[in-house]
Amino acid sequence: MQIIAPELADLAALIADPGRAGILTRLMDGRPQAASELARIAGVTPQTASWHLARLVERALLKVERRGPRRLYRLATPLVAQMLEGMMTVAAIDPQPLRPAPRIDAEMRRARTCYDHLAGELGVAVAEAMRERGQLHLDREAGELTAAGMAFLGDLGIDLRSPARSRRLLCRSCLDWSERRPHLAGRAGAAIADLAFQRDWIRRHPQGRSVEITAAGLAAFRTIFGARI
Amino acid sequence: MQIIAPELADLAALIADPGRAGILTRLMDGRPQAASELARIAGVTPQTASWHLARLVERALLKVERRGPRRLYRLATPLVAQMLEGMMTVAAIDPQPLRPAPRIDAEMRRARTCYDHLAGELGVAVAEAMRERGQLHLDREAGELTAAGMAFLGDLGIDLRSPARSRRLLCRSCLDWSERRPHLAGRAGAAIADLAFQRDWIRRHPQGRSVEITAAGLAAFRTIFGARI
DNA sequence: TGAACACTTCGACTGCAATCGAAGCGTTGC
DNA sequence: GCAACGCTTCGATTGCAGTCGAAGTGTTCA
Repeated sequence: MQIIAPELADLAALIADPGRAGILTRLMDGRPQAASELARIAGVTPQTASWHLARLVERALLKVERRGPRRLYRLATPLVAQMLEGMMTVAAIDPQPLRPAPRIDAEMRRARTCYDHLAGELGVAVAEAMRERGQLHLDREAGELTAAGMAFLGDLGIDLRSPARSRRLLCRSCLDWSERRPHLAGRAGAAIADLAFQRDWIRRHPQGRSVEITAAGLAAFRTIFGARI
Repeated sequence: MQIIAPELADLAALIADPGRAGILTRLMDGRPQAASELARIAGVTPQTASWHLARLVERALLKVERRGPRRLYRLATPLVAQMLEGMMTVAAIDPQPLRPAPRIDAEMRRARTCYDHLAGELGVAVAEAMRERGQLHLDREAGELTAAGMAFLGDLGIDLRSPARSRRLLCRSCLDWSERRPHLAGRAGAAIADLAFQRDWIRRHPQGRSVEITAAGLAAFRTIFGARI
C-alpha cells in the first residue's frame, strides 16, 4: 500500500462526519465564522462542535483567531476550498439512477460563491456568455482569457495586468458541482465576483454561502455580460 | 446545514478507510486491477476487500468489468482521480511541524503516473524545464502551452492540433502533492507520458503507480527536455 | 461432469468515534 | 471583583463500521 494512503484516509475521515462536512461547506466562502454559529449549522451542541473544530484545526484544515470572547474559524488555505469543490463535483454524481439525485438547496444552486469567485447557475451563465462572445476559452480542464476578454474586463474597471504574466494564468476552470459545467475561477473569476459585490449586483446571504442577485444585478449580468439568467 | 453536506460526508466516509484509500490510490493510474490484487494492497482478506469494493462500486467511484473468472476494477471517471489528487495535495500538508511529515514512498516520489500524465520529481522537472525554455506558462492554477511548446512537441511527433481549439485547453496545471509544485496535466501532459512509455523512457512498476526511469529515459529527459533530474 | 479458482454473502464479534451532561477556563463589562 | 457569556475539557454511554471464518455462487478448463 502506498505510504500516502493512510494520510489520505485520515484526511477523509475528518470530512466524513456530517457535522464537520457542514462546517467545512459553510466556510467555503472564505468568511470566518464563530464557533456557536458553526455548532448551529452542524446541528450539535457547542461542546460537540468544539471537539469537531479542534480536530479540524489540529489537522490544519481550519485556522482559528480570537476576537474578544469569540473564536472565529476559517479555512486554513484556498487549497482546502479547492479540494472540497473537487469532492462535491464527485459527490453530486448520481450514484445510481434508481436513487433520487442529491437534492440541492435551490438558493445555493442559483448563485453562490466558491471561495472567491461565482458559482451556481449565475457563475456558469457568466462563463458561458463570455465564451460565446469570444472573451474566454473554457472547458472542464482549463480556461483562457482572450485579448477581447481582457479588454472587456478592462472596460469594467478590472485591471488584471499586474503582475503581468500570461493571460492564461489569470484564469482557471472549475467544474461546478451543481450545474456540472465549468465556471470561471482564478484571478479573473475572483475579480468579477469582487466587482459584482462592489456594484451591489449580488449580496451575501446573511447565513450560508448562497448570494442573492439584486434587480440591478440581474439587469447587469444580462446586458453587460449577455448572460442568460 | 447545506443539503449537499451529507452527500459530501458520505463520499468522504468512503475514502476514510485505509484499505479503501489504498485501493483508490492504487487505481489512480487508470489501469484496471483484479479484486485479489486490491485485497493484497489493502492488507485485508478477499472477503473484506470484496465488501469494500462493493461499496465503492455502489457509490460509483469504481466500475467493474468481468474478465473470465476475475473481476477487474477501475476508477469510474477521471473526475475521481482529479478529486483524489486534490485531496492528496491537502493530505501532504504538514499538519504541524511537531509531528513528522507524512513519509512518502521514495519510488512514488521519484516518478509516477497521475491517471494519464507524469508526476513526482520527474513530472515536476519536465514541467519546470519546459517553463524555463519558454515552451510553457505554468503556475498553481493554470497552464498554457506556447507556440514554441507546440512546435517542440510537434518535433517529437506529438500532434495536438486535432481537435483544433485553443492551445490553452490542451494543458492543465496539477499541483503535485509530493513535490508541492505544479506539473503538467491535460491533453499535453497525457501525450508526453504516452510518448515516454512508447519510447521506453519509463516503465510501469509491475505493482503500484510508480514508474521506473530507464537509462535511455534519463538521457532523453535531460538532453531533449533539459530536465534537471 | 467435476475440480479448481476468483470472488461474494452471511453472521457474529470488536473497537473506535460521536455524543452530551457537567464542570472548568478565559474574556468582557459593569 | 464578580457576574455573564462563549467556548473547551472531561467522563461515561452508545451505535455503527470494519473484520474475518464459514459457506455459497459463478466461471473456466480438462
